[in-house]
Amino acid sequence: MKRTKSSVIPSSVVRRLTEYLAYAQTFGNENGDQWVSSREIAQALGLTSSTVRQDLSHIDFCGISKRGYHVKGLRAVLEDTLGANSVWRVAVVGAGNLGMAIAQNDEFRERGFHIIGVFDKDAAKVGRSVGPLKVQHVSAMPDFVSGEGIDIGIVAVPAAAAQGVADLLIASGVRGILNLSLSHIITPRRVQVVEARLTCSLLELSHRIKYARKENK
Amino acid sequence: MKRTKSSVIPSSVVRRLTEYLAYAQTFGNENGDQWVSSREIAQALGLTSSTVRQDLSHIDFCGISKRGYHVKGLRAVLEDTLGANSVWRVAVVGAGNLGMAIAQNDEFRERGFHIIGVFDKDAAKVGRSVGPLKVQHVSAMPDFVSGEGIDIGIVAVPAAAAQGVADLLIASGVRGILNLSLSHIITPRRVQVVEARLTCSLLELSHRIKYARKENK
DNA sequence: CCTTTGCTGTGAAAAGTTTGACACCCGTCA
DNA sequence: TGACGGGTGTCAAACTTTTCACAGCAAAGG
Ligand SMILES: NC(=O)c1ccc[n+]([C@@H]2O[C@H](COP(=O)([O-])OP(=O)(O)OC[C@H]3O[C@@H](n4cnc5c(N)ncnc54)[C@H](O)[C@@H]3O)[C@@H](O)[C@H]2O)c1
Ligand SMILES: NC(=O)c1ccc[n+]([C@@H]2O[C@H](COP(=O)([O-])OP(=O)(O)OC[C@H]3O[C@@H](n4cnc5c(N)ncnc54)[C@H](O)[C@@H]3O)[C@@H](O)[C@H]2O)c1
Repeated sequence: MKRTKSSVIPSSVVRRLTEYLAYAQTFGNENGDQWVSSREIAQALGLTSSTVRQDLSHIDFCGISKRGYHVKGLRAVLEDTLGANSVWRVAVVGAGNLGMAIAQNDEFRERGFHIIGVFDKDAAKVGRSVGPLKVQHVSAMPDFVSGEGIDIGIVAVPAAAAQGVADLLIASGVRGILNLSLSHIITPRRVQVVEARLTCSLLELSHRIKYARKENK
Repeated sequence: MKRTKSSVIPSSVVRRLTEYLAYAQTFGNENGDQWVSSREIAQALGLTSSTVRQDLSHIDFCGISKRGYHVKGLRAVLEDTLGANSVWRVAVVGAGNLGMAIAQNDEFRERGFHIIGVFDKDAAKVGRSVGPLKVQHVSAMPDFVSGEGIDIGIVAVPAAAAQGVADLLIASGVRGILNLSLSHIITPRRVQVVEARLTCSLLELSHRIKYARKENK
């Protein structure tokens, strides 16, 4: 009921909020008012209901007794908290397999991440179509990024080139970077980075499999 | 010096171990003995040296004073701990943009994840080549998975189909699943899951950007 | 109207994670 | 050879995150 904890949300909580939002979005847009309890959310996402309630206590939204949370309202508040209701202008650097897959996926646009530039250094790739866009040469990237007011750069080049590309993006005024390459990149404090490494996720999985085997003897 | 803490490694540590391994692998294979200190690792990955030493105390490997850790040895032990020195047999379900990008990437094979089957339900995609493989119809997947002894399934289908595909994989004997779709999937305890959601990473980033702006006034 | 019931928000305890501090170790250099 | 300096492994303190327990609210049903 107090609902003004605000200030700063711990990052472990933010990570789960993104999942709550993904979950809330699965309900679709029909108008019928739908309600969901912390227990249901917890079950769907493999958490405890207590964690869910505690997490939601960080955002400015009340559930109501006996019913739970109003899905549409919850979704709206989460979108606001996470910045998913703004339009983010995004550029992808690296038009390889992964970069092209990302640029072609509609899911991002639906969630407010508008990819409006794709760049590569390989002349053979420059000029290829990606939906309504064309791959541009990476040398055009700095002007494009500052001219178009790009907010977020997605780095999808080989590890060895990642820091260089990131530095260019930063110098051109990007405010955040999603790094998909294997190498960690370093940024000034004002530029946020999130790293997403499929290879590391697979290694985590292989460790868990190996260990689980022992557990079950 | 004691070095037999073993038993169970906390998952927060495991996640970082995967990054240490990625880092150690960047040194390449030349024979010249190379050494790295906890401070260097920390700096490269944005951690504190204390965390690095604490983490490495979980694996069966000693650094030595004044030099640090022997890169080759460290790498070997990490590969062993994480199961990156075994060969994992992997199938990808969903031959869309993302599935094909993954199947075509060599990085996984280099790290022991051998993709030996790619499946889709769309007849138009069945038969396409992916390196030395051909996309097969998803109805062939269960027999293939059990027949070929697939360990890991990668789920790259739309969210709505994810749980169904996962159930099939589980019933066919897979031991772990990497889920790339937006929806959380549920598995019996013996089957490990790791979820990797690009959309959620982007949302995390957008939250951080939004919040950082406030921080710097 | 009152009672029951199911679910919320919250404060505090428990568990887990990160950081700091320091003894000790091993090459290096005088 | 001995003292130094830059590194390690480890213990404990500080901090963060998760879980527990429960008061209190809102709907439903007598
Ligand atoms: N494909 C995947 O499934 C996958 C999975 C996990 C991680 N990754 C990572 O994503 C990155 C890209 O993977 P990919 O499969 O798309 O590789 P890719 O080789 O298909 O594509 C890399 C692209 O980057 C371009 N490039 C290289 N240096 C560049 C530079 N300095 N500036 C601009 N462009 C440059 C290349 O021309 C190429 O087109 C890699 O770091 C890889 O580790 C890929
Ligand atoms: N492309 C990306 O960059 C990206 C990023 C993040 C997440 N994802 C997620 O990855 C998944 C796939 O993305 P995509 O871009 O490759 O989409 P896509 O539409 O290109 O591919 C999906 C493929 O799955 C196949 N499919 C659907 N149902 C199936 C079933 N029951 N069995 C077997 N195959 C089935 C479809 O025929 C299609 O080929 C989605 O869940 C998406 O959310 C993709």
